[in-house]
Amino acid sequence: MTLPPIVQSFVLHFGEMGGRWGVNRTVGQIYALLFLSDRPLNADEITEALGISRSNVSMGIKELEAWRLVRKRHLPSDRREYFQAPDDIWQIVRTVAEERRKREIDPTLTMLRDILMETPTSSEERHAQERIRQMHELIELLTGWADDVQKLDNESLMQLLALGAGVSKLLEVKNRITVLAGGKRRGPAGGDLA
Amino acid sequence: MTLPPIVQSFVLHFGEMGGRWGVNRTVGQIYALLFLSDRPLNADEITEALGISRSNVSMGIKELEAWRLVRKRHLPSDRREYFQAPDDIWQIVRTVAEERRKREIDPTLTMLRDILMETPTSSEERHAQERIRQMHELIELLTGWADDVQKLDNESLMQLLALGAGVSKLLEVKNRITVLAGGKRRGPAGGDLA
DNA sequence: TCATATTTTCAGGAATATCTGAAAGTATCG
DNA sequence: CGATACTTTCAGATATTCCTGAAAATATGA
Repeated sequence: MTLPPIVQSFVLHFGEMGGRWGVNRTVGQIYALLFLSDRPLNADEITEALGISRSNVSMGIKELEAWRLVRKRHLPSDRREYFQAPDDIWQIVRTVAEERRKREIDPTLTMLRDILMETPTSSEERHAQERIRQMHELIELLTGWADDVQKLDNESLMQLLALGAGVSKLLEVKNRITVLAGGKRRGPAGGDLA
Repeated sequence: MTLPPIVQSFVLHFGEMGGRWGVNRTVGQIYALLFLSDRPLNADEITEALGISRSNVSMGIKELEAWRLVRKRHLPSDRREYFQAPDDIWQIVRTVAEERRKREIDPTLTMLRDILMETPTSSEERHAQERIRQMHELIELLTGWADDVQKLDNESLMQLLALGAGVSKLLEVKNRITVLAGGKRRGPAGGDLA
């Protein structure tokens, strides 16, 4: 692997971290390399840059495509395929969130719902089901919120982030207004404002 | 493993999912079991319930303690240690977020900052550094926000979640008020309200 | 303190995951 | 069509992670 030091540190770190996420070292490295590159790379360039086998690159790219984190490109008068990582870093966050949701959250919700259909036959099971109900409720709330926020444009999202804990203050204000107006609380999310 | 069906499905699923998170199957199963249990369990009970070795339980518990996801308990006139998962499900979310941050985000931020100190020696490196700068900025923004939100009490948090995309509307209202008042924008997070 | 109960550690075996080279599969050009 | 350039697949080799039993360490009660 012969890369500029800046690129190398980043690539190696992402390789390590890849393991913590649902991908292996190679996949992390390939993504990191494409993310930093100022032009699309072909498979042989990746092979050489990372010092891994051609077939490993092929499999890694395949996985990254499944995650929608790389796109295929074609350069004129070159029959090889080139790969690049999407530019918009906000979009990347959205994509990763969507994919993780699909792979981790949705199957879990399904399992939880299935269990909630069962009839408990002991106090032990009754308690277990109650805990599962709590967890189900929490996850639904979190993912529902994430779905909503995900639809925000970059600017609104950034504003929300900049707000930080200030949200709390904003909520107080909202409560005051809502109460004064005799508005119904807990209606469809935020629908009673503006 | 002989468990009530409700508990068994949940435990097995968490075992699988454990792999996707940074823990192994056993750790996921132990946590799931404790989460559902209506009383603290000792190591032998866990051993038997999950059909794994005593030493494996010991290691699993150790890891869960490092995650601050289980607490040791002592029952009167029993010298064995008992374990239980914290009750408050909101607190669990906060704990997991904190730990993941410590393990994954902070080291990454350090690495990114180190790279940003380097002086690029080619246009390729210059571009790479610019991408890294973008990523650094984004992560700082996201984690800063997460820090703030994490400090909210359960009720405020729940309200924020219920708001969903309504945040967008709320932000519009805030903008209108702020602009009308000739207020400074982008001050310390949300500080110019209420 | 000793005897016993309980927990932790850890070397090595078992199970998984990852990576590679060779072969098969596809697309493109003449 | 071939012939060639390129890509994907996959069986087996390699590397990594996980789990266990035995032994060491620690705690408790007499």
